[in-house]
Amino acid sequence: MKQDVDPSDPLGLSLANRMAFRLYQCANMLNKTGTKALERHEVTTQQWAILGALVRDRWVGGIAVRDLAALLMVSRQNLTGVLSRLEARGLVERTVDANDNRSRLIKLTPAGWQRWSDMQADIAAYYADAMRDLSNNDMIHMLHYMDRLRQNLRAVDDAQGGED
Amino acid sequence: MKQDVDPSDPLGLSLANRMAFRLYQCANMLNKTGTKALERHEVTTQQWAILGALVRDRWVGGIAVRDLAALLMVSRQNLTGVLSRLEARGLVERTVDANDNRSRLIKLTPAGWQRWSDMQADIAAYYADAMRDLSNNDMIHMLHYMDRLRQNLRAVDDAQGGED
DNA sequence: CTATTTATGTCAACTTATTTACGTATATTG
DNA sequence: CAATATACGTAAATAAGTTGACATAAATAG
Repeated sequence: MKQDVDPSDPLGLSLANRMAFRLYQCANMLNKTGTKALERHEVTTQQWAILGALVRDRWVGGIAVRDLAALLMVSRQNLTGVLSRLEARGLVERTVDANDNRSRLIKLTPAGWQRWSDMQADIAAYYADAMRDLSNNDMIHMLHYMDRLRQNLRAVDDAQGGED
Repeated sequence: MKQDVDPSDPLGLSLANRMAFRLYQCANMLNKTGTKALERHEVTTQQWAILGALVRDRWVGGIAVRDLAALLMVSRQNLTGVLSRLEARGLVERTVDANDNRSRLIKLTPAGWQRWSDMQADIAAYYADAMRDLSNNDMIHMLHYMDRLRQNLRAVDDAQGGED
């Protein structure tokens, strides 16, 4: 029987607070340790997430900044900065979208593809450590909860005015 | 039967990747929406976490920067910046630790206590939305997994050289 | 006791995240 | 068709996160 967090329920409030705090800690640590684990590739976790998106079949032909920002759930402005650094290092290219002069299609360069390939062994090793003692089933459960949370936060965001 | 992520197991790898990505998205969105929800109090989520730590009984007498950084799992350098902004706004004070001249004890000011009190209604309302459809039991399960993850990441961090 | 090592909080540089703003292009309206 | 509204990617400012570095204080070793 699912209930919303009841503002008058101290336990629910405490659990929500602990969850938010744990999320904060884990996200920061994932960023710190992940970036360190991939250090020899000179790719931060955020850049890694972008590379990971771009290798997907559906976006091999390129993806617009706006769409990539929506996928990552970050602002276009922030993405501009991250992409610029990736572009400066030759891992992604920006091409004008033939159908919309304002839009830029983001694609991996051959060097980007190679970098992604080079990273795989270290990625796997890192995840083995980061997810130690969490079974596939555990992760599936966790993903289920986090999906719920993500949907909630998206709804809150929309209610707050969304982007721009 | 718990198994580590097997580097040769595509499902495990995929799940781990999705988890990391979901964590990234949720943490960013939690920060964005939480900061917006508390906007009228002019307190970011990170500052909120610090205030939340300082109101606890065990730290009413003050906590050293190093200890607070360890609790939050952020670097001392970063914490210095956040604390400086909080101090500039009169919500925390730094006092020299009588037992160690190098150390600063961080405490809430009376204005900080008042701010914390003022925030409570908006915090509860925000959590009600953010945790919608997640029962107390769901959250307890999720905390269990995230604790496991946090411990893993701390171990990885230590193995990578830890702080400094 | 002195010399050396370690610890404390902060500074500087860089990356990432948000918001506000804007020039330019595209879509919509009348 | 022209006027208006909206969309696109990027610039600027601010907050938060990391690493490397450092002046000063405290702990440790000989």
